[in-house]
Amino acid sequence: MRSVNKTRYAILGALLDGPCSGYEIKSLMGRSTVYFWRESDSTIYPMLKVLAEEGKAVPNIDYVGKKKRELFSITEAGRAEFKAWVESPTGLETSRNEFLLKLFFITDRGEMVRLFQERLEKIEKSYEEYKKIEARLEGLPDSPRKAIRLKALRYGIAQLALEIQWLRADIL
Amino acid sequence: MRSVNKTRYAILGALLDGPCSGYEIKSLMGRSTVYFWRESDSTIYPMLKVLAEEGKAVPNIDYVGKKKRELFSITEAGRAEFKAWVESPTGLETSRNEFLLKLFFITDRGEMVRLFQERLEKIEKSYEEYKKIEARLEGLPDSPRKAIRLKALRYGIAQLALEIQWLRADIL
DNA sequence: GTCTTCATGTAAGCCGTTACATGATTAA
DNA sequence: TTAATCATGTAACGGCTTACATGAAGAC
Repeated sequence: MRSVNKTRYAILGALLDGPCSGYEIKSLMGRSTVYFWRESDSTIYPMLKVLAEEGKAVPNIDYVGKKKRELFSITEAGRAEFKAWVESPTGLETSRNEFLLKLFFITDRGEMVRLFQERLEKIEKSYEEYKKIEARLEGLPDSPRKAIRLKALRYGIAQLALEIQWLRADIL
Repeated sequence: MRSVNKTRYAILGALLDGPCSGYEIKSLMGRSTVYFWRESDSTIYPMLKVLAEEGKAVPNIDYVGKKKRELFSITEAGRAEFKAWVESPTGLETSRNEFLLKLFFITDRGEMVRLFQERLEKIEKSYEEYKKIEARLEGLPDSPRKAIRLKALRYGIAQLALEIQWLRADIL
């Protein structure tokens, strides 16, 4: 079976909290879901139109001062589709990890160390970034959603810490 | 910049150890790289032809009994390209994790538990699979390559163990 | 004899990225 | 006044998956 475009679910999810413009969804994703769900900017506006055509969202022109923008609200049909997706079987991510692919074919130890160093730098940056997000999130008022997101975030942090340890073991 | 097709590197890597037929590469990947590098079967044969046209590999007709097959050997140009790829900057994987996307938008605790249970079953299966591969790998004669692969594998196992622990914490 | 494995492909079509485009508003 | 941000898109195109095809050889 052909795999379905899942951009729609990311957008419907974003609309769950209230009406959003394409631009807001874009920047929201850039700040949050980007760490586990990357969307190209250009997919958002067309998908909002599609969702509107399907009756999953309704557009409304809104003004902020003189700035015009189009706010989309999720409909009951939209909520239903989102719920159906959440409850449907979740595919394991199709892993394509270039780092591991390189590692798999390497025999030279020097090359491995170089690869690890490069990776370590990137992973450590990610780790710092995650810790900042954690601090920000901790400052928000408590809610079930906050608890879930914090838990997910800390899992990500633990994974990164594990990898850092793993990488360092061979470099040092 | 447009992203490059990396199937070629997976294939060149497979050829490093010696001549292979498309079928052998296919089954090798199905047994090994599939865990971090998924290739659709249908990409392999055309890419071998392309590599041959580019002078990165040379085909040779080979017979096993009466069975005909086409064995490809890597050329110096092929090795050079592979080496250049290994030494080039490695992109971080483009993460698209449907599980985390769902989690991010969930507010209902019951839904979360259901999602975790589903995930746990899959991750535990992967874990068992990885442990089997580890046992097989441990049985092979020692070599630098074995050491590297075993290390990578155990990292994967540690990651899975971490996730299992993380998932269980909320289900139980 | 039939099933599995070996062996090698082609074609259709969605998906997603990159590059390209445009224009208003506001803050410095 | 100039840069940044807000705001919304289109077009091209390669990448990748899925489905579809074919056939021989050996195992049981």
